[in-house]
Amino acid sequence: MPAPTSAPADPIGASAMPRRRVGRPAAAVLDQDGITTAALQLIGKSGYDGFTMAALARTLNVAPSALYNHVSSKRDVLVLVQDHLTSFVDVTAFEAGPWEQAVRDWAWSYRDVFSKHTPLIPVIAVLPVADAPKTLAMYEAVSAGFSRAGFPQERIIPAIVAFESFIFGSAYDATAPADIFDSGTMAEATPHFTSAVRRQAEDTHEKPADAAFRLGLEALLTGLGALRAA
Amino acid sequence: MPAPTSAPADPIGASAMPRRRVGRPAAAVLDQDGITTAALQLIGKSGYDGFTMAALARTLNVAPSALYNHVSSKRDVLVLVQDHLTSFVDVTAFEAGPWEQAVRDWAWSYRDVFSKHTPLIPVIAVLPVADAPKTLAMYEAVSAGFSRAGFPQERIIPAIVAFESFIFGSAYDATAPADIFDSGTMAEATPHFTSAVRRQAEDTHEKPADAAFRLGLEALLTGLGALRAA
DNA sequence: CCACTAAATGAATGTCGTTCATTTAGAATG
DNA sequence: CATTCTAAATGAACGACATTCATTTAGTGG
Repeated sequence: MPAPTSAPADPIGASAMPRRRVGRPAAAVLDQDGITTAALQLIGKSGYDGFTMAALARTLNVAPSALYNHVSSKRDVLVLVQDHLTSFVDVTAFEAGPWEQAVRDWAWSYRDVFSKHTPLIPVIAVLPVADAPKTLAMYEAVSAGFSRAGFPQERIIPAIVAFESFIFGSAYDATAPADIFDSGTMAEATPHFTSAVRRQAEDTHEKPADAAFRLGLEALLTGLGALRAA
Repeated sequence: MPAPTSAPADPIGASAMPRRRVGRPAAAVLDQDGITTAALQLIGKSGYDGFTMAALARTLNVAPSALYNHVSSKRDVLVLVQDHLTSFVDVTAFEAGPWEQAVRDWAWSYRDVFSKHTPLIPVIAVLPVADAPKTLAMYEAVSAGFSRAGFPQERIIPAIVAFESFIFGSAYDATAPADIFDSGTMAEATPHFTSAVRRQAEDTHEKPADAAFRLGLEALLTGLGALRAA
């Protein structure tokens, strides 16, 4: 996993907010950044099944209940992790260069980041952007890119949402077992499907999930790109 | 919620398999169909939070442990529910009529069914089709339609997967809170995004999630439809 | 009528997230 | 320097849960 891009990350300065009041007890063992980092590490090591408030506390050498002085629920921790992960999504190409390539870079990196974290998708997908500053920053960069590319203002958000929906669904698909389309004993009852599955397996040399993502992404690029002003 | 379409449902006869051995004790209180129906009812009444093995057993007047004679886990119940719900997805238009309209009917009904059951999406998205006969039947109908429409065989599965990924992601989006894009105190730090959100709110008369779904779906129809043979 | 067996029972287990009264230890105040 | 304030950590406890298992129940074939 790449390090967070130092310059482009957090362009709206969201993380520089006054969290500590003035400074009564300076020896704080815990804070949200530390919790986020430890959570990400734990998830990387143990997966989302092993990700437990107790396990998280253990890696921080702290009692589980201590976490609740800094986050209000486990879901809160997941939101922090999600927002942090979003800073790994590549939006640099929206600042300059052609719109198509910027969307490609963004979409592929977005899918790749969250295909390793699909349990977060139900969280992200319905999370108000105001609760996730880095995610908001991503939207600003993408919106600016769409605007610069000549999209009518009222179509920018729907177009981004369409891309994003496709990306989230594709992130799941990328984690599906390779034999997901094996029809087993039903094969002769589903001739069209079974034959299509076989023909695809013979044809493609890239991972099936990647082929589907590429196909859908290029279709969206063509279809939505047509909304731009000439 | 509509009743299962009697004729088009279960076209491969998946549900008519010999489940009962020969017939020792005929007074079985429980079976998979009964569990599925009760689960769907319970979910409709109490949502997925209230959906508990204990609660499910209570509606069936049975001890929780009795369920484990018929399903091996809670996830198993969710798989049964998911497969049952799939029979509500409309694939009738794939049998005749233009491909575009068939995909529209299919995609909108697919999204509508699962936007009321988003907790199932992580289950469906990675579930081998052999474990879900009705879902397999849906794929057969859709594959046949794509084939009839002139798609090259090796592109049928990737195209369906692309549509489906978009549909799953959009199902989440359809359940997002209306003010999800409210940037709050960050508004002036995200001018492009904030302005785009405002312009969209002024413009559209349909639900934002519906506008995004329509836009993306039509783009995919155009882009993927171009793969068909002339 | 007996033996077999699928199915239901109810108690028990272990894992969680979360709460809360209490303690701890720096920092500010006078 | 002593007192006071308070954020933060503690540890015990709770209430849900899914799941297991030894035991019981009750039809059915032989």
